[in-house]
Amino acid sequence: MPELPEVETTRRGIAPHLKGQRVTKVIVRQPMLRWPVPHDLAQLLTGQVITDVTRRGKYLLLQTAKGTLILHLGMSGSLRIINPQTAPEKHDHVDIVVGKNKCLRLRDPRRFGAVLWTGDEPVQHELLRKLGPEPLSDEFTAEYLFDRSRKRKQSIKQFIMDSHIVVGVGNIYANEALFLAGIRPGTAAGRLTRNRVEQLAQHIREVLEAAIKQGGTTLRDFTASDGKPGYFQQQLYVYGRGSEACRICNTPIKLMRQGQRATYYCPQCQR
DNA sequence: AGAGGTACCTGGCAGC
DNA sequence: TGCTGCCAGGTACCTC
Repeated sequence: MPELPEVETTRRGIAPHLKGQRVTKVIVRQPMLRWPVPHDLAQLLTGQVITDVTRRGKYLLLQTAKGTLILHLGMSGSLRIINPQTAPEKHDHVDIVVGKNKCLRLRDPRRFGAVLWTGDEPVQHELLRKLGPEPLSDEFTAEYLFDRSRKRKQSIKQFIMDSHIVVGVGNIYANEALFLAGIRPGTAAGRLTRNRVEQLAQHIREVLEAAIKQGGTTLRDFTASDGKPGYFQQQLYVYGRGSEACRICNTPIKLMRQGQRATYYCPQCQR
C-alpha cells in the first residue's frame, strides 16, 4: 500500500477539492472490498457537506456533520479527483461526487482497501481505537518506543511495523529507518539499548517527513491524487535493492524474509 | 500476552 | 504465445 507518506500526500491532494463541498452523488460499483461497503452509503453521505479531510495512521477520514467516511487504501488503493463524466475503468470501485463536476474516485485492484462509515467520533471506531501514536506527533517519543519494546522477543522490524505500537511504518520505511539507524532488522526489539531505540525513533520520524516532502515513493499502483509521481524512490538506501551496492559502503545489500515480507539490509552498516 | 502464520485479491513479471 | 509460480505498499484474525 501506500504507506503513511503516500496516504498523507493523497490527503493533501484531495482535501482542497473536498473541504466545504456537498456530496451530490455516491456510486458503488464493487461493494466487496476488505469489508463490504455499507449498503446504504449513498443514503448516508448524499447531501452531507464534507467539513474536513483528516488522517489517522493510514486511514483517511472524510468528516461530515452526520458522521465520518473512513477510507483505507490497502496495498493497491489510490484516490483521485476527476470529472464525474470520466468513464470508470475496471478497478474503479467507488465514486463520491461533490458539487457539480468533481468526483473522488477510488481505484483498488487488489481490494484490500476499505470504505466504512461511522456515526460516532472516528477515533472511537473499532479499527482506530487501539492504534499506536502518530510517528510525527509529540506522543511518539524515544521513551515510549523504548518502554514498549522491553521484553519483546519479536524482531525490531516487525515491532515497528505493528500499528498498535506506532502507525504508518510500512515495509519500505521500516527497512529505510533501520538502515539509517544502523540496526539489523532481525534484532529482538527488547535487546536494543535505549540509545539505539532513540536513534531509531528519530530516523523513523525523519524518513517519513522526508518522504512526505517529496510526495511519497512511486510504486506500482500508487500515484498521487494529481497523478504526479512521488520522488522519494530515488533516495531509497535499501528497499528493493537486493544484491546492489550499499550507497554508503558498497557492500551488497542483503535480502531476507521476515513474516513473509521482504527485508533488505546492509550487513556492513547494520549491526 | 505475545508470536507466528494465514487469509483476503489482482496484476505483472520471470522462466520454461 | 501461453502457462505456472512467485512477488507486491496492509492488517485483522486465528492458533499455539
